[in-house]
Amino acid sequence: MRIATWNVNSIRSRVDRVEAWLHRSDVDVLAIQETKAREDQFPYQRFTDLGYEVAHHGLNQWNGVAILSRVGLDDIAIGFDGDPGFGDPVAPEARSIGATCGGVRIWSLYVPNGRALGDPHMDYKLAWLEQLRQRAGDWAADGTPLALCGDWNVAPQDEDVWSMEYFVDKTHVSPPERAAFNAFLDDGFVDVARPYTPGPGTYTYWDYQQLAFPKRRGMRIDFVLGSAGLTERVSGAAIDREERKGKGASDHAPVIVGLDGDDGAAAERVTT
DNA sequence: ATGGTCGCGCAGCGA
Repeated sequence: MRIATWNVNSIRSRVDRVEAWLHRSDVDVLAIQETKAREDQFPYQRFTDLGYEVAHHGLNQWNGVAILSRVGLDDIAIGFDGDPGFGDPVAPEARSIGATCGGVRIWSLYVPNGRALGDPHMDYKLAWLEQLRQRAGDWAADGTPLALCGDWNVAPQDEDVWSMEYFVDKTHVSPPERAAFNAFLDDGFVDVARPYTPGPGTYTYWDYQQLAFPKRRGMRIDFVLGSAGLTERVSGAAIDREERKGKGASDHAPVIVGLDGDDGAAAERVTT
């Protein structure tokens, strides 16, 4: 079994690339973030035609999360939007969806962007992460393998950004954000891709601006955090940096995790 | 190539 997470930055503008990527990557479950689509705008048919079941949670043209699965898609749950304490400071946003796929509990998560240190959105981000952590403990309690997949908008280690000097007084690396992320690790969740994709320089996101990708100015902010029951089954992982290349790429690369002997290796890609 | 972002939706904001 092979799972993956990918912030696609609009499913409508990325559907051809996602479809082609699924074709060559042999992924059983894909957690998608930033679909930027309402329910009526999501291209369900394109993925059902490929043999995937689809669960999508989208409220507007921002954010939005989905899970594609060809190994079953059950017990779909929407996270947070309507819960006390989770009101976005500006507007309700679709940031989490969960489902059980092939016996693994998958969550697709789009952690709020704090925008700036001291901004109310940063308080919201930290509160959101803490609430997620509390729930994740509940979800993992029965021993079902749990994968928290998504764009965490946190670079937990110095090597996860291209320059710590650049990130002085910026978001994603601040102590409170790192503490919020590390609290998951303290609870026993494991960043399962990292041992197979050691840094430095193994990023998952590169800004569209300033030629960040060719200059290798990236960040590692997309993670699969596994419960103990998932982590013991992980047998490989990869970041498909090739997918960031070329016209029409998302600003994020997919992160692939293989289970039960699958090496998770990104598919060979014919480049031109 | 002596510059240099996308995507939303159609102005300007968010990432």
